[in-house]
Amino acid sequence: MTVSDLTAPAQDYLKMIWSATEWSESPITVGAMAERMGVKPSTVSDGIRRLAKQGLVTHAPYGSIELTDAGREHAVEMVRRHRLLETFLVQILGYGWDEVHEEAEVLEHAVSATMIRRIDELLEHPTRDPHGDPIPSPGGLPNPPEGVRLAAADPDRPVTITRISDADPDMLRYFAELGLAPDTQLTVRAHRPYADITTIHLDGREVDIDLGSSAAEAIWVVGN
Amino acid sequence: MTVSDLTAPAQDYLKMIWSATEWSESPITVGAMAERMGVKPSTVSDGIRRLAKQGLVTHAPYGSIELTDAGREHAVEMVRRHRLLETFLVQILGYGWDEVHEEAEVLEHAVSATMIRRIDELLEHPTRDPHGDPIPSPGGLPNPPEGVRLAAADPDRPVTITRISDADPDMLRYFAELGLAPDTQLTVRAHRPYADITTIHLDGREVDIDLGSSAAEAIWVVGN
DNA sequence: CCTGAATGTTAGACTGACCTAACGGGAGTG
DNA sequence: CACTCCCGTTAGGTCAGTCTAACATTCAGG
Repeated sequence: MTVSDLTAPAQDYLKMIWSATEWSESPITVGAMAERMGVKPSTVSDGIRRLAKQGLVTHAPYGSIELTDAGREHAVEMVRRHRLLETFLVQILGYGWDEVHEEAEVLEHAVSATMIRRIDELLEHPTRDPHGDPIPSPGGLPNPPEGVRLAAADPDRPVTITRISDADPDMLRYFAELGLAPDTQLTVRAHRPYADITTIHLDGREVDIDLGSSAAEAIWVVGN
Repeated sequence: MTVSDLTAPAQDYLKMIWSATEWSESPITVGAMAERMGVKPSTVSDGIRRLAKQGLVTHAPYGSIELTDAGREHAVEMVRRHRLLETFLVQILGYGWDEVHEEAEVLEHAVSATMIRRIDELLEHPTRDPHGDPIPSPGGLPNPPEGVRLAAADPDRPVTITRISDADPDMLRYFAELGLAPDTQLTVRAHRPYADITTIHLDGREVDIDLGSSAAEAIWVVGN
């Protein structure tokens, strides 16, 4: 069975379950999946049951949701497609890095394996997408993540942005406006714990920027 | 309502109904649609009924199928998408002109209006797809067809291929092998009426080629 | 003009995806 | 320790798309 035999929602479920464990350990909940896909929890519950029947996830009622090996394989294939497509849209079609997510979300269900191969060749086998996320090799595993969340970065040490979570398109547009993008260099001024605010300074800029915790959690940095 | 509000099969039905009248007058039959989409006639009958309910086609039981103005608009939009995508796949991703049809068939349902616009710009507003078919302008009508079918071309007069129907992928591959493509120059040697064979000579080739009627109907030529 | 083959339609069933509404389980609080 | 509230699940409904099987229509040949 190849990934193209699955329905688009099924592919989305697998990808989301896998993605939940890419940057943190906590497994995803039915509610969170419903929220992200814009459907009701009952719909997701239904879908998970179907996936379990196909042997792609294991799930006991009210229990945690885990991918089987087969499920993980399909999930990684979808992630590969998504990230290659994002890279393609930016490099070939001139999209902004903050506007490719939704387009890739649809295209990933439509492109053939042949087209993915040709895109990979045209782009000369890229390893990171426009947000800095690693692109899994065909049939393989993604490169391990690198860096720490901005919210956990040491103050006063120059760092470079390595990835920005593409989960929230509005946040991406906001970051793009501020000039925060992969490869941007900055220094954390300070963390204010109870206000949940991280103050950063962009190299060559006048003013400092205050980021809330959702923003500071979405940006990964690595020391220069 | 935009074309993206329709289901993929609905978009396909509209496109096929429209396409049937592009190169000949005879309207399409339910059976032919079923055949081309690889489904049973009852499925198409059902689908047509749904389209009629949405005001996109007019259809009395056992009667002919006609597009309404709204239906035609959607159909032309799908044809534009299809042909732009085919051109894109050949020019940017290096597909052969004989292998783009199926890929475009799927992609046309997935790409956004934005992506179509960007592709159109990247290709500098092409007017013909790789098979020589006219690409309708946005919201507009396709350029009128040009040329005659090979089966109806005068013998002994040098002509150039202007379009090749993309309806049958196997036939396209066969043409590609023979060296028959848009812009190929040739001369019709003779038509043999009762054998339904057209003999042609490709400029600069040793041997003549015999084509059956389905092939000679699928190729359009124009005098040099 | 009748009739039968070819073609199209309807009926009834299934699946996946969605919904709303009702119900069940589990975790923290009084 | 029980209760309550949140979350997830189940039940039951709708819709599009598909099928098979049965039925209807049309038209061309006899």
